[in-house]
Amino acid sequence: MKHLIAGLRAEGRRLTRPRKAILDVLEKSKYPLSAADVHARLKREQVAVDLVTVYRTLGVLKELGLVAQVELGEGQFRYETRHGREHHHHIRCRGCGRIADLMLCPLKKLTALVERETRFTVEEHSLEFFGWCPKCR
Amino acid sequence: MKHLIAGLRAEGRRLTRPRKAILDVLEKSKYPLSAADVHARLKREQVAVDLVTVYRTLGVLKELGLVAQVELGEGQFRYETRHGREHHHHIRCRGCGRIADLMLCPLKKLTALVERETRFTVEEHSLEFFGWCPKCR
DNA sequence: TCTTAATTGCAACTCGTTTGCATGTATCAC
DNA sequence: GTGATACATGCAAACGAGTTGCAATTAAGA
Repeated sequence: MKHLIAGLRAEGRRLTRPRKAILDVLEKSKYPLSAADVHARLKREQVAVDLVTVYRTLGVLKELGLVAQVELGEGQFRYETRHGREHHHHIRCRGCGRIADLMLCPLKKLTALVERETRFTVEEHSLEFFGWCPKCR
Repeated sequence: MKHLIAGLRAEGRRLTRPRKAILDVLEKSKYPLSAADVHARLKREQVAVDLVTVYRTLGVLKELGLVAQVELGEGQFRYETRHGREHHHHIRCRGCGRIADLMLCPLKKLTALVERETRFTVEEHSLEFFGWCPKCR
């Protein structure tokens, strides 16, 4: 939780019960969660936090670089902690929606190439896979 | 336009003025467009098509495999023609939102690895880059 | 040309996300 | 510890992207 406190303090922000609880939920999850997912899990744990607060908190955690925002073709955002996790990607089943982590990233070398080709400065990339899990195949 | 007709006919679908116009707009664009973008361009060209029809048509074209759906961290979908274009990826500027095509894909070999690792069958992937274009840097 | 089922437009709706505002509360200075 | 104050929160209301129901329209085959 030290990373949270440090990040918040550096920006003149406060460490609050909702923020701790939300980051905690994210750290416990094996896959990225939507705001609604986070909200539901908080409720299940008897932590009363408004959905709006979840959205706002995810926003600041993202700004602080503590969580990453992921898009998986669902028309919504998901979030996962960055802390203590390797940079990685995901695969999502088109049948059941199951999401699995991929602990690999083939893109380090590619980034330099992209920068040369486009003259953009690359700050981030997203790489997601879509297919069918063994059960849905 | 032959690919459109063929695709539609095969499914008992009809070739209509809105469908032609929408695919035409997409084929002329150098980067993927949102439904609202498509709608705005149709209006500019004096083609009266309801936004709902744009959404429905994009859905059909996507199902037929004639257009690809792209997510670029905006909380909306964009669409681009597949016809006559190589498989490719994008980079989007965090400053101005400018989108450029990347005519490369390093993932062919990776797909096999992902399939082995996850036991999913990979059907598609998305790879997008985010950064700063020369003007915004 | 006629028939019929696919397609469209319009209105209303859903869902994810954001905003305004009054209330609550961490945090800092004392 | 107490108080002041700026940051956070909850609630209600709004917003924007995308969807749905339904009656009117129209493409396409007979």
